Amino acid sequence: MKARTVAILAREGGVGVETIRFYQRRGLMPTPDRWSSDGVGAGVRRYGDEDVRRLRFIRSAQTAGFTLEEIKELLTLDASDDRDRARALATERLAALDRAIDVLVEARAALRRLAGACAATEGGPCPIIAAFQDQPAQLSEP
Amino acid sequence: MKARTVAILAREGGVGVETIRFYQRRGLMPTPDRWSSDGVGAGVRRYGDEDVRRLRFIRSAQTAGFTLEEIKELLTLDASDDRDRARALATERLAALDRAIDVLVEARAALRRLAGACAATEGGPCPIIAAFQDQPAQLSEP
DNA sequence: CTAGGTTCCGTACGTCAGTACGGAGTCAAT
DNA sequence: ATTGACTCCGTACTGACGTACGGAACCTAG
Repeated sequence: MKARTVAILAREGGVGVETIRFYQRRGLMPTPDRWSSDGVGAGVRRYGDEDVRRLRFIRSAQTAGFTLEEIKELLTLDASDDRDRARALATERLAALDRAIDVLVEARAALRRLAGACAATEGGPCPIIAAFQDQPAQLSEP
Repeated sequence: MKARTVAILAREGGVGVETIRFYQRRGLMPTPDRWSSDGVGAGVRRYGDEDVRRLRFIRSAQTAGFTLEEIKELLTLDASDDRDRARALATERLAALDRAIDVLVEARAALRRLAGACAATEGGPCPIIAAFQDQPAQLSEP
């Protein structure tokens, strides 16, 4: 059980020190007590393996598109055991991911067509605006 | 050539009036002159088909992940004809879209596994944190 | 001509996820 | 013991993209 300082925790989690403090303010990370090995002075806050795991979880959940608020809820859910709620959040997020992927794939196809057209034609203006005009697609959530 | 008011333009573009004004302040939409059909008074600003097209373009380009700054550049590029630059922007964005799609697809797979595990096991805590811990994936851009 | 709906415009506020700053306290090495 | 780095904490700022407010001007229907 290594006793990390905040900078070490940050490095292991691949984030900045300020980000950790930000997560603490938001209630996503605990703020541990200060202590020093020799018992002299107030010491600084020390972090253990559990904090590293928690931080990694936050980062992973973020790439799945959960907001910090949702991640906070997932973490408290993990402490209790409301599996139904956890599953509901996951399912909801899966649907959002599906939608977001669809939108991006479609956008990529449109942009490929556009870039192709721009490369193919030689005279006249590059058909950017013209090529891009009639799909009122909506990106609701990333 | 219909002469729309800002509210009509907004409705046709699927955005709010305030959004149009915001785009004008940002230089993405022009601010046309005011006029009234009967020539009495100062009138209000009127918008034509070109404005609708421009607005649609902005929305489409946004779903492809261009920032408003980039879209502004694309629009001025369309006015001039710097095809190389336009193509460079499109290519760059295509690469970013590829990366973003990969990240989301991977996140979806991870989340599916997680939801499956949560559904499958019955006793103990829902394996949310445990399941999610060792992929330091980075989502750089949506 | 008047009531009430729009438009115009500047400025302020909101969200999400951080990032930066600055001064005081604390720690580790020389 | 002093230097230099790190920590702590509150507060302020960033950026991307809007949304809201409020008063004055304007337009339209009755």
